[in-house]
Amino acid sequence: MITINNKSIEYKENKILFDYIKEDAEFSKQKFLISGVDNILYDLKLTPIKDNNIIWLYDFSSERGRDAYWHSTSHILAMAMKVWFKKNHGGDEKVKLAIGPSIENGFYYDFDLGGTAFKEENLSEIESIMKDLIEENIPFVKSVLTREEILEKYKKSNEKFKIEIIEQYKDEKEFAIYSNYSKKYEMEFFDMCRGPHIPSTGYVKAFKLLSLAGAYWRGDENKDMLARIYGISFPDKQMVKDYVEKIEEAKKRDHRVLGKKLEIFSIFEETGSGLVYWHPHGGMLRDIIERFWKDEHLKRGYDLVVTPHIARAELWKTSGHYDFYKENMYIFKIDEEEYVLKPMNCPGHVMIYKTKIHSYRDLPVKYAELGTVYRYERSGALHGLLRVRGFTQDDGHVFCTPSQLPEEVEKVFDFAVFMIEKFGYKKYSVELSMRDPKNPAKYAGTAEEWDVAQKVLKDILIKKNISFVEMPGEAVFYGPKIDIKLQDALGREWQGPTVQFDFNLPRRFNVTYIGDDNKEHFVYMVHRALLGSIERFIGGLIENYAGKFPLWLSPVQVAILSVTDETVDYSKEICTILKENNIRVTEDYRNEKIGYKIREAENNQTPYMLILGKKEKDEKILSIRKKGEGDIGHLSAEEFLKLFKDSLNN
RNA sequence: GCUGGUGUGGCUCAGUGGUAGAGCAGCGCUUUCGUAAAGCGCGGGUCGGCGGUUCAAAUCCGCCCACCAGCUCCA
Repeated sequence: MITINNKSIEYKENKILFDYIKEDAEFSKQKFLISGVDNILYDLKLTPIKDNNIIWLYDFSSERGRDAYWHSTSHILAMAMKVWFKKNHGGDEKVKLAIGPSIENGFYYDFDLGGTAFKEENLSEIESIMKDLIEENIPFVKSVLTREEILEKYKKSNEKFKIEIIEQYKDEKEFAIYSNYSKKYEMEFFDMCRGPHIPSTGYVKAFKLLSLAGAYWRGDENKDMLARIYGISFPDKQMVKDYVEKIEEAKKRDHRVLGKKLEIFSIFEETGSGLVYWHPHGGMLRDIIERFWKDEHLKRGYDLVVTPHIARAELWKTSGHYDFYKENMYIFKIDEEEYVLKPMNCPGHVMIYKTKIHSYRDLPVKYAELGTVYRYERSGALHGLLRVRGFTQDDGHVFCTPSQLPEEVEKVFDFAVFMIEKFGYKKYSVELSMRDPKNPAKYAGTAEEWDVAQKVLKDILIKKNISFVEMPGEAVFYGPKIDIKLQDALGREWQGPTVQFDFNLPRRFNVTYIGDDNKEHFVYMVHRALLGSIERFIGGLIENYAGKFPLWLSPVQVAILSVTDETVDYSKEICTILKENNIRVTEDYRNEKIGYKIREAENNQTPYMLILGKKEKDEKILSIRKKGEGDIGHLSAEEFLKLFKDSLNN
């Protein structure tokens, strides 16, 4: 007996997997792509079948099936590129293949185009070649070559990236390739690849090339810049349409679009890129968030501090930033003396801590500051509110004893999760950023110190049962950190909350406390930001809520709309009552039809509209309209206040 | 910073060598209106900036700036 997808089937010698699939009424209906035996994945036709085997078949609905599907489509793309170069540049030698993996959504392939002009508009020509290759239903044929054979093959075509990959696998003696032959284009294509692949190109029913972009070879900016083509494929045409539509919908939630429409912020070319101007609605949003933030910090034993925006370079030399962070700092001179526009708040907090002697009994000391910092970011990295050059960190530093450290880190982590959940973020991922052991010069502190610090952070994540990814080489120069990444509308991740350990500053600044042994000890220091930065956090909020903020965050909560001139006086009376109750109100008394005013308020995402006409004025009532729901009837002013307060708390 | 793309009135966009266009918004007049766009009229742009080619440039070329996608880098 063998088992296929949990179904027991009688084993017969010399019978191949396709036969088993064909003979099973259920399996034959499904479009299987690859198989797995003992957790190794195979091409369907190369699946080893032995008695007592447990075999799994994967179709597009499984992650493994999708990976193979997309990866195979990337081979078709690469083959099409070769065909295109043969047609347009008299040979395919100019295009060099790098790598072409599947990714979370689709696939890409990186090419070196040998200086040939290739533009986005050429993608449609590539697509039509791909269609031909798919129509031909060309099989993916696997063969195994020796090291010498494959090197010879690749040297002949001077595929330098493939040769580099082979040379990287020094101990590997055999390499697999997958070949496809097109009669129509008289093209033999092969690509070194572990596989597995789908049986033939015809399995790809629908695909789309999405974009052309640059990417460094091996992600290293000192290496060649390659052309990367992104694409997606599906077993159904409708799925491609749905996918493209989904992306279009997500783009409508872009905070740069909504930020303009909802009058939240501007960034001006003439005043400098990456520098944000907050309009009244954005200013209100910030104020709501910042007040909440301060209240929650005071509840948890933090003291609020404020530090200057500039400081003498001396401070940054002591902190180490002048050496380790210089390329990100704005440095300038006043009276021949160097000053730095602060890129971080920590040295300032250390200065405050150091103004007196601290007993172990006083620890932990926790300082918090909404500290605005400036960092030079490379122009290509800037992105609306999510990546700017001037931003306000919701910063805080915990000074504690070594024994308090685990508890304090845990408290900070819980606090961060409290905040992001309060603001409605559902999706986030956690990373443990560690040092790169190969590059010790990049970091302050010794390897031993790093190991200890990394362990403290890791233990807490394990204790809290948080799933996280270890990221070697991702740490900042002064210590390891736990990062929480938040997603934007298109699923791109941005670092938000962060908890960072620091053994660097206490030593550099000699930051100490007096222990119960009456001796001086270095304090342990934790940097943390719960939102990350106000700018990035609000950018994410706009996208997550698609501009439809919950009542408590809405810059404008109620729009008062008068039906005619006759009801303006009554409208003003109501407005006064609402404002006395700390409700954020706009008034619209223009000479416009009520439908027009409603439409505008709806488009501005105003949660409540009060329509005040003759009837309301005469009967001293309000006609209430809720955003997205429409007319919800009449209430007295008192009743509306109660309704409003109730919905604030939900 | 790198690769590719884009830049036209407040906003969204059309216009590829021959005297700058539309819709929305704004302003004026009419309309005083009941739950997602009333009608008519008017004003507004040295076409991102600088330089060049040309009898003539939004349009072609060069440099710069900004933005978009991706890479790199990070809150």
